[in-house]
Amino acid sequence: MGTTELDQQPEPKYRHLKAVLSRALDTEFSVGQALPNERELAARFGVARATLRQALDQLELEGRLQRRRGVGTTVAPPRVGVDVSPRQHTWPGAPGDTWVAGDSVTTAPPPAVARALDVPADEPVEVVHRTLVAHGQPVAAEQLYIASAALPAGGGPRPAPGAERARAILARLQRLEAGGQDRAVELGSAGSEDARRLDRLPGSPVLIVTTRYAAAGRTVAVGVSTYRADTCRLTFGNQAPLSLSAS
Amino acid sequence: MGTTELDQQPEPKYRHLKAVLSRALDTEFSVGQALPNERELAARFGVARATLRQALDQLELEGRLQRRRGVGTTVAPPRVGVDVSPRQHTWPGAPGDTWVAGDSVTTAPPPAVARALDVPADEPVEVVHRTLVAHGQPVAAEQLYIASAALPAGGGPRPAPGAERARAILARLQRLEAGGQDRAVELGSAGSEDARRLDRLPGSPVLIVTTRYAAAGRTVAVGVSTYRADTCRLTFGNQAPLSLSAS
DNA sequence: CAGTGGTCTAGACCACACC
DNA sequence: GTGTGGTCTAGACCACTGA
Repeated sequence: MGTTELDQQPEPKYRHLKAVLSRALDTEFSVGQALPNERELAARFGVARATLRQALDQLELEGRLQRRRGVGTTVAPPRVGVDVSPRQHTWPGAPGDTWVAGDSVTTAPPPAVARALDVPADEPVEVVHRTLVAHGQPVAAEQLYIASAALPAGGGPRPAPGAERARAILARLQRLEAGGQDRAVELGSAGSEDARRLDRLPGSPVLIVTTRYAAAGRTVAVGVSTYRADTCRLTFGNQAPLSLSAS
Repeated sequence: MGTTELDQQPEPKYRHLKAVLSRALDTEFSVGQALPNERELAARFGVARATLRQALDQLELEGRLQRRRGVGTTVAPPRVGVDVSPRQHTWPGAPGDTWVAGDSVTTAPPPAVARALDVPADEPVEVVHRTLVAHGQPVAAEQLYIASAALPAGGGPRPAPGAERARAILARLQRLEAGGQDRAVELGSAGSEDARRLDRLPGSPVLIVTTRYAAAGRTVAVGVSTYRADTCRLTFGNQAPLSLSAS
């Protein structure tokens, strides 16, 4: 086995192309370096541009390439390890949390979130938008849904919707006794809103992390975090393990 | 906000198409039901087949559709929740582990794995192949790399490579005192070998879980598990949280 | 065999970044 | 402006499944 590759049926062109490009990226290019443009590459390999793009699409999915409309294609740096460990006894916004609160509104959550929070489907809840930045690039966008009823009363007057109010809500959350979390990770594609915040096109592949926060045996908050799948590796545990790619 | 969508620039056709199809899937189709074929759908919406396929590609990425060559396109069931929680004090193959050992060989690991195991790049290590099945479908394929030196000596004679030997190696592993794990999750595309084992085409999106197993302060094993991204939701924690999609 | 999704072509125009 | 990647078309043929 290994790369013995003695296929009976011929390998599709784009797959062969991908293998060739992949090897070239390892040996002849360095991180950040620009590739020739797609028309040039397609001509060089004697294939239609659509076929070349099929190969590039997969390399981008694997985090090997970075493409930007109007700019070009460059060799991507290794993925950033982002810690997603459960810290069982802290709330979002606790000291050490590196997310940046961006905005806050109260609105009716998506049905699945309403179910998890055990509130009626049309009941408005607190929503806090946050962003995570690593190496100067946005890597994740999050919506935190918090059942209004579970939130301890605020101290002063209620700020108007906005970043200040977002921080106020997180501050109130800290006063609750944390009761555990659980998480799930799945693949999705960025909606237009998340795409904008992540500086990607809509439909880009993202890793969606769903976190349930409990207190007093009840789910009081749900976080839906959307990570750029091309640039992120989600880590669980003390250290950052090795980075690997498929093939 | 929400679906207010008052874009200045017109939405691409495939994106509008995706939204229309997505709504239709929710309201007019049930799980397992077959969609009209691609030529028919393209004609019905008045677009080229390639454009329709762009929309179907994303819906498949989000786990809403299942396409099989020669058969057709059907509405996919909700994703299966697969537990990937760190059980800090057990080895792979411990009682309760539902993976099925398939084969075992000794060979030189990929460079990244060799580094993690702290063995020379060309040093052969034990490799155990395993498969995880849920609801009758294979959902993950795994390679477990185990440093030969760290493994306690076996009892009887060494079996020839194969499933029996795989089980024997895992049994020897249980005698070590477990020293912790850490994990990472990232997006990849299935290599031809994994694709075959997962009953998918090469290049299909997969979630790659990398696990480092430690004992006595040293990394003794590395697991690389490849989960079907279309059918799996990876869960961390006691319960299975809600399932969500992007947008 | 007929019907399905997968691959591929050779064009075209559009949206965007940068000069 | 020019040059890039993103979208789109209207075909064609291939690989596969199942009757």
